Amino acid sequence: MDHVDRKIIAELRTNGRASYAELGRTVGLSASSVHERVGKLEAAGVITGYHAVVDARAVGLGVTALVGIQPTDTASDDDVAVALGELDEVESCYAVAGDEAFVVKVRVGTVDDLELALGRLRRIDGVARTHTTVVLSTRFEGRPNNTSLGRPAGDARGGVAS
Amino acid sequence: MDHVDRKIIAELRTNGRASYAELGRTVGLSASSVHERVGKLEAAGVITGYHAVVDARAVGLGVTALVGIQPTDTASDDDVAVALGELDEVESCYAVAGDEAFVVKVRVGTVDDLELALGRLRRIDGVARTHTTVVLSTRFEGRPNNTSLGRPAGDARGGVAS
DNA sequence: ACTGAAACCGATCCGGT
DNA sequence: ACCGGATCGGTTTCAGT
Repeated sequence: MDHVDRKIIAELRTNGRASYAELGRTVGLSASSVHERVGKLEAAGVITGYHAVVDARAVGLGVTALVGIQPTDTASDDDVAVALGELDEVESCYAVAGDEAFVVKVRVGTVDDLELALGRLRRIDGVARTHTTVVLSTRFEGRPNNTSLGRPAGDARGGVAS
Repeated sequence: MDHVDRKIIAELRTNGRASYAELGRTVGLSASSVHERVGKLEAAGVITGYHAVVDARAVGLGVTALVGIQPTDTASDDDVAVALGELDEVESCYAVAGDEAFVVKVRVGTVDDLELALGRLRRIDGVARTHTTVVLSTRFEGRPNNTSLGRPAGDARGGVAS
């Protein structure tokens, strides 16, 4: 993971469909070299996938809520997490510090759907209480943080070697 | 926005680098037709972009926190949102209902960086108080919700026509 | 680890239906 | 709206450095 890899990653984070030729031009390498590097980054689990970003309202998902989940005393966190993952409405799931075990992001079409989704959440074994915060507007979301790009080569903390 | 468009969108959400030829095979159309449809979806703002997803730890961003932001009485929400957007550490920003004005997702390298980031948040004009929830583990994130794909053609709520 | 050539395949344009 | 052909450019492989 050197400076060039980071530049490639930064580019692919903002334009996930950039061609290898294009990437090669921005980093000053041949397309084949970039192809090789990207393959290694994918294999190493640094790049985990590519996704199209879709306007949620345009696909009928105009209502977003953040839901804190208080567990029962007897619950296994892992079981609860798995159950949360089985609900299609739950887009993201974070285990958190504090008196709630999880915070999940729920996305649905209408407030009626939200009511249904919350009902399903509460019916999960191990869920004692939920605390819902309705999102009024998404100002921005999933923005790439490029802080790490300025750092010297070996300074990535936390694992996943190349 | 018909059934085929939704199928294309679903495919691109899970594989943002799928070729038009590939997409054509999965929906039963020629590559040129798919090319045309995707172009229209992009132009209509249904597809807003393509992003590589990166393992946060691998790029030196192993610490995530959710921060609720209480505004001062005199603050303009829009000004605060803009200021939040100027901080690189703030990955997402939601205006929410409740006694907090915003919930933001912050991603940094270390707890030291988190302390610095929270300091910067509090120094924003219009921010009275912050309430931080540290993420212990991300169970899953940004999962595509496919509820809308089962719906009949004209049933997408909330706007953005084709 | 990178390059450049070469074969292959997909993207993109366009005329026709 | 879709197709199919033609062309152009990118992807992918590989031998060479």
